[in-house]
Amino acid sequence: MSNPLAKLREECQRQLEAATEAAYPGTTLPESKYSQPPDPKMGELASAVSFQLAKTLRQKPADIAVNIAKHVKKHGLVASAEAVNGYINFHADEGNYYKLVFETAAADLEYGYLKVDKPQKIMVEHTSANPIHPITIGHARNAITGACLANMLRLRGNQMRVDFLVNDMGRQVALATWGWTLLGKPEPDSATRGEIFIGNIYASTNVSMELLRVAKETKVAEEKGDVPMIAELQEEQEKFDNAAAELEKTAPKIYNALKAKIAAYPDPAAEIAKLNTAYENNDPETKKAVRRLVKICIDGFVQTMGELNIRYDSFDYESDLVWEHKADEVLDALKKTDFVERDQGALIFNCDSVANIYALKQRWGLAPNHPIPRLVLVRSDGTTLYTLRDMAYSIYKFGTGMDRVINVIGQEQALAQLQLRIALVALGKPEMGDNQLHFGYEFVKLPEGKMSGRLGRFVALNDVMDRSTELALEEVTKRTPDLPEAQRRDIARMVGIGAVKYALLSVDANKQVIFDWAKALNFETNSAPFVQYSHARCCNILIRAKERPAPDFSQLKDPKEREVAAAVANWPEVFAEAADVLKPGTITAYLNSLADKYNSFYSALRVLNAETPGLVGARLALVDAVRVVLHNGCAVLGIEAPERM
RNA sequence: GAGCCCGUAGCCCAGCGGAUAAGGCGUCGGCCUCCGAAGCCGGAGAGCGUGGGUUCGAAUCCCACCGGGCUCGCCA
Repeated sequence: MSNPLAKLREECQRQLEAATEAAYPGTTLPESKYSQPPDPKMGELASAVSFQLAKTLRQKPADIAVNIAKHVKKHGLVASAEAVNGYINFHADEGNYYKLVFETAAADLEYGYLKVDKPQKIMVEHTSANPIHPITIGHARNAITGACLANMLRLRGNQMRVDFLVNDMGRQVALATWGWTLLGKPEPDSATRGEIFIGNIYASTNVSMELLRVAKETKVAEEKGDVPMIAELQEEQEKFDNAAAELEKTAPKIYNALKAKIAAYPDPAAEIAKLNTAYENNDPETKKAVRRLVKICIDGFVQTMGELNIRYDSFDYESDLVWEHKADEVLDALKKTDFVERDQGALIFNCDSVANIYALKQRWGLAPNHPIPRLVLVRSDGTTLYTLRDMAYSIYKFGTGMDRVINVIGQEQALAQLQLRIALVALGKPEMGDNQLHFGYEFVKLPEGKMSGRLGRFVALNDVMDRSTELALEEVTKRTPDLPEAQRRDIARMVGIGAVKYALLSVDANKQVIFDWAKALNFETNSAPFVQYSHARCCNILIRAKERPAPDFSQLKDPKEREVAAAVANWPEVFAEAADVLKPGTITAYLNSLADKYNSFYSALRVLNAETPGLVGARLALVDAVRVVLHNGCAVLGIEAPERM
C-alpha cells in the first residue's frame, strides 16, 4: 500500500533511535508521536519525544531536542533535523521525497485508499424516509452522509451493504392511503415525481382532517366557555389555515377534492385506524392499496437518489417483519426473560435492569448515572410499537451475515437506539448489541423553524438540486460556451449536486444546520466547485502538456511546492482516519486545503514553461498527483470531478 | 427534575492534550500582454460561554454553573 508519509516516518524513527542512543546511551524511546510542524518550511515531520523524555532525563525538553537533533544523520529520505521549541523537526530530502510522493500518487489511481487489516461485512441503513412525502433537505443530510459513510468504509476495504427501511406500518401511511383511496387511487402522470404526488395527497388529507377537528373542538370549547383552550385552538387553526392556503396554490385539485370528500365523514380518524388495523392483519385489499401507494413514493425516491448517485441494495418493508411474525418472535423471547412486566395493561421492558446485570453502561462507555427509562413494547390495547419491530429488524440485519450495522438516524432517537441495543443483549445476542452503531446527526432546520411534512413546510431536495444545477449551468455556459450543450449539462449536474453534497458533509453530524440557500449554492472557496475547479485546472495543464520531460525533483525549491507535497503525502492517512472515525467533514476540510495550496502554486509558478525541462517534468508530476488526490477525495464524498467546467 | 448534543471573530465553521487558534462568508485594498479570475495576493477582525481544577503544556481532559437544541412507558 502506497503511503509515502509512513515511509518517511519510519526512516525518521530509525534516525531518531540512532540519534537518541548517541545522545543518551541506554535510553529507551517511548512510543514516539509524530505531528506536522505548523509551517512546512519548518520540516515535514516533528517528533515530540523530548517532552516525553523530560521527566526521566530530568532535563528541559528544549535541551533534549537540541542534543538529539545534532546527532541525526542525513540518510535516505531524511535530510536533516533541527530542534525548535522542544520539537525535533525532520526535513525530508527534497529530491528523494518529492519523487516518492508525487510519483506514487500519480501512478496509483487508488492512491490514498489504505485498506484495513481485517475487512468486515458492514451494513449501513440510511435515508429510510417515510414513504408519504418528498425527500427534504433534512433527509438529504441523512442520505448523503449515509452514502458517504458506506463509500468510506468500502474504499477502506470492507464489504458494504446499504439498506433502506420502508416504514409502511405507521398511522401516517394509513392516513395517506385513505386520502388516496378517496380520490380513486390515481397514479401520477409521468412528469410528476411519485413522492411529490403522494406528498400532496398526504398533506391535503392531514390538513383537511385537522381543520375539521379544530373546528369541532373549538365548538365544544366555546360551549364550555374555556377561554385558554379557545385561544390555543385559534393558534392551531391559523397554522393549518396557512398550510391549506399553500396547498390550494401548489395542489388545488387534490386539496379541494379531498377537503370536500373528507367533510362527509363524521369520524375520519376511525376510518384511518380501521385501515391501519386491516393492513397489520394483512388484509389483501388493504395490502394492495398501501403497497401500491408506498411503491409510487419509493420509485420517486429511487429516481431522486439515483440522480445523486445514491443507491440501495435492499428496501426492507417493516410490514414484512410483522407478517412473518418476526416481531412476535422477539416479543415471545423477551417475555421469557425476567425483564418484561405488565403495567396498566401494557407490556414494558425494563432496560435499566438489563444494563445493570450485564454491566452495559461500563461496556459501552456510558456514565454510570445514565438513566435508561423503561420501554413500552405493547400498548394496553394489545397493539405493538415500532421499537419492537425495530428489534426484529436488527436481528434481520445481522442475519444477512453482517459483522457490523450502522444506523444513520436522527440524534433525537438516541435513547430508542440505546434501548434497542439493550434489548438485543437481553435476547441473548450481545454481539449484536455491541456491533450495532447509531450514527446520530442533528436535524436540518429552516430559518423559520422546524420542517414539517404534515404541514407541507419544508425545503424539498429536488428543488435544491434543480436550483443548484441551474445555477451551475449558467456558470458553465458563461465560462465554456464552446462545449456542446449535453456536455455542459453533464458538468452542471456534477457541479450543482457536488455543491449540495459538500455543503451538507462539511458540517459535523452532531451540529445543527440551519438551511441556507446561499450556503448550499456556494460555488466559491470551500465548496465542491472550488475543489472541482482546481481539479479541472490540473487536467487542463496535463492535456496541454505536449510531452513529459524526465522530472528532476530536486529542482522543486519553492515553499508552495513543499506545501503541496506535504498535503499530497497526507492524503492516505487523512482518508483512513476519516473512515475510521466516520467523519466526512475531515475530507471536505482536507480537500479545501489541498485545493487552496494548489491554487497558490498555480498562480505563482509556471508549469509548462518552467525554467528547465527537469522542472517542467517535476511540476507535471506534482499536478498529476494533485489531480489524482482531488479526484479520489471527491469520490469518497460521492462527488464527481469533471475535467472541464 | 434527569440524560445526551452544541456554545470558537459581525455571521458560518475546523481544530478535541502540544509550537504564533485553521478556513469560509461579509468587509477594506490590490492582481487577467503569462497553463481557466468558480482564481490569486494583502489588511482589519476571536484567545475559544463563565468560574474553578488536572498537566511541563488545555479551545481540547475533569468539576460546577450559564445559554440553546433534543430526549425521558403506550409516536416513529
